[in-house]
Amino acid sequence: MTQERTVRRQERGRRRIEQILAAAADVLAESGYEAATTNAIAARAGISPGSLYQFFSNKEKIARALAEWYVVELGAAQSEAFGDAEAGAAAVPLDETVARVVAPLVQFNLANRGFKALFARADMPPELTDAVAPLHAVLLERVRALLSARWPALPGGVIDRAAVVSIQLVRAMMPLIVAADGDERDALVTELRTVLTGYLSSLEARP
Amino acid sequence: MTQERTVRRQERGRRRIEQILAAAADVLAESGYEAATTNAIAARAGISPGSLYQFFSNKEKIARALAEWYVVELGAAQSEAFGDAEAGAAAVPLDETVARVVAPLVQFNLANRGFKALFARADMPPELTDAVAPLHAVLLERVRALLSARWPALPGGVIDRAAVVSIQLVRAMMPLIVAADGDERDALVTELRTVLTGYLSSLEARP
Amino acid sequence: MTQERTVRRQERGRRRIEQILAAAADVLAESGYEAATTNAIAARAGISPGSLYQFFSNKEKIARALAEWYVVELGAAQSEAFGDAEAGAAAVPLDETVARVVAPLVQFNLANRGFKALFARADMPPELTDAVAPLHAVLLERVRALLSARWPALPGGVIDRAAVVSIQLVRAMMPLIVAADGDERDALVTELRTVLTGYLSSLEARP
Amino acid sequence: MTQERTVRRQERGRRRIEQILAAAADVLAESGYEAATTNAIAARAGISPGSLYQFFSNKEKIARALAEWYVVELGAAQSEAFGDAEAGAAAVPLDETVARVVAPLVQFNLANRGFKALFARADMPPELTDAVAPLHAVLLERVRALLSARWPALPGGVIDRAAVVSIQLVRAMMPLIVAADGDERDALVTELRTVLTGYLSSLEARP
DNA sequence: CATGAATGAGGGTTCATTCAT
DNA sequence: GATGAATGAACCCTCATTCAT
Repeated sequence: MTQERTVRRQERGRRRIEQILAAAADVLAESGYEAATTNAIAARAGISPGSLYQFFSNKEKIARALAEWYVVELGAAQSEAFGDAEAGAAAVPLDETVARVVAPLVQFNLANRGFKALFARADMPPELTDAVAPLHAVLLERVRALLSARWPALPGGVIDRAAVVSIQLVRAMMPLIVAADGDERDALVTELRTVLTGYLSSLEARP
Repeated sequence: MTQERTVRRQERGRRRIEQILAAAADVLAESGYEAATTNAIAARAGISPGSLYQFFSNKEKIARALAEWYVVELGAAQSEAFGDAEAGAAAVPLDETVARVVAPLVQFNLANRGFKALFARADMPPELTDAVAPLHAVLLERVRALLSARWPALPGGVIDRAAVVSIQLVRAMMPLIVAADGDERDALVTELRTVLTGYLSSLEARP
Repeated sequence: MTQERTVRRQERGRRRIEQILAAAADVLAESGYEAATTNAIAARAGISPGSLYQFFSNKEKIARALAEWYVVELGAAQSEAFGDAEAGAAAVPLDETVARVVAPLVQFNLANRGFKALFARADMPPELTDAVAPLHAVLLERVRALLSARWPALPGGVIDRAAVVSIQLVRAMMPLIVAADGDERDALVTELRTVLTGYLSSLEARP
Repeated sequence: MTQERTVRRQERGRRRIEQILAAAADVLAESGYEAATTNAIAARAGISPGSLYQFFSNKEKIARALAEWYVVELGAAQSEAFGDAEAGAAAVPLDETVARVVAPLVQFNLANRGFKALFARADMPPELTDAVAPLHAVLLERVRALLSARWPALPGGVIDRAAVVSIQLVRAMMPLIVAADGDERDALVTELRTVLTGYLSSLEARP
């Protein structure tokens, strides 16, 4: 009985957290990190400021939790793409691998408009940099794995740099893609694929 | 006499403005746009907040003026690069053109650390977007001219999109380049050239 | 059956209350009255904030109950000291009476570190003044009884004032004594005895 | 001209600071340190919250400044009392020395009702302890000097302890004295003198 | 009776901007 | 023009207290 209640409570707690994170994502999408107020997030979540702070001890923690939530969601969205890519490795042509990676990323960004407020920023306040560091680390590792599976002969330094650069390229293009729509959006996605394919194909010719 | 005084005044005014813009660039470089306070800018410029507001009616105007100042400075830094590029057009190989354009851009970013706070951001508060719109427009026009000089047969839409994408790519890579140093920086500059060359060379094959 | 349950409940209730008061004493000792949060007290007591409010309708009531609890405990600690003192009256030398009163007081303060947060304060918020008023009253009455037993000829006003002053002197010294340790503490206790003896002996010479 | 303005400005600044400190003293006297809000202090001073923070970077700094101001004022109020006491040393009877020291102290406390909120507290939040530490140090030193002038043969440890105890006794009695009025106040002042004289006279008999 | 999430007024503090000097 | 104190709305966060479960 107590257990049942505990479970229900945790259920509710989890829902609340998701509620808050969803609200935070909305507000971040609209205002960006520094302009997003905790009161606005609470209001959007339909709760009081005090309630928000029962779950997150400060604004940074919200960003951190949202970033972690994105890690999970993005992981789910990408699993098959990366799975195939790593497995198929050299068998699959580069442009197809790129397409398989890019497509879910675009879908993800379209579905999660708050994502870019955390991720697609070159210039962040230090606390936000901290908050997003795990997200960056995860993505970097994923890309690194993919690249070194395809070009096992390349030195680590080259792979690392290529991973960083690739992520940065995606980061740069995504706001454009999300902001556009219809054919223009498709066209920009194509450009992104072209950019990545062009860049990564250059890795083949490296010493 | 009155004229003379007016001139002296304007002279002094211009100096003040440059003083303020230099201070703003410093502070923006250190803190980013939203964390930069007008008081900090005034202090850095060695003047009082009140004086600052005698020249700029609000924070956005400072950013706007700085962006415009960057337009001019960047124009000077790039004139020969673009001039040559446009002139030489097809004669010069693509990678060389890219190199000629990228080099002064990198130099400029290294010399003007505040630039990225205005330019290299995907996610901006609306007022800042407004403030840097002219800067974007100028750069866009410059790149568009260069591209259509080289590929006069391409439809305007393609050129436009390619210009936007190119700028975005540079924007994405620049913070990485500026943050790195020594060999790593050089390597990243090379990557940027590779990215751009790879991407732009794809334009040749377009319908 | 119902009775039995009622008894058990009351039993449990009393335990809960003691639990809470002990927790409150701890927290008060560490943080002082205004910095002590009801949530902290509940947490220390191992219960939820809601439960705490089932026993005490607000923060002040906790302080009040704790003060009352201290009245009882202190009474027990002092019973023999005062009992003897009143009985023996003039027979016992003043400094010995003082010593007999001071010793258990010191013990009590050492054993109940939260006591001084309620008692040894000259400057209290009004609600706290109210809360500890009964404690003050009881102590005052006790001292008054002792003094008038020893100097029955003195007018009531003088006795009253002497009682107030004596209490205040103890109140002032106690934090010093509690904060010190080892020889220094003993020395300070001696000073307190000296102070009290010196002061009270002056009563003998009064009209 | 500029100088003149600077002087006027500094004049005004000093006045503002005094204004704020006076307001702070009022509010502290009424509410105590933790209940005193910076907004209330600002309002009482007739200025905006922002203005207050132009002079004091946080609440603690206000307390600190007020404590320092009290050091100065108290010093002025006591100078002749202590001057005489130290000079006359053994020549002046103890009770007269005590009277000369106590009188201005009482006057000071009556004239500065906020003083006790900073000084006459045994139980302080750490920040407040820090803020008043210099005040304590100064008073302690003053009393120590007086005592060792009168009893030069006493070991330092005894003097130190006697100084601490004396201050504590005054601290304890002062709220009583301030709260009383008329004859009762006078009577309490007499009691304080009796207490101090009694206590200090015990120093004569020490090894 | 227990729980702990929910509340919301209010606290300290900041900062873009204004204004008296 | 220059100064810098003045402003006040708004921010992040806290905590005594309440309430649904």
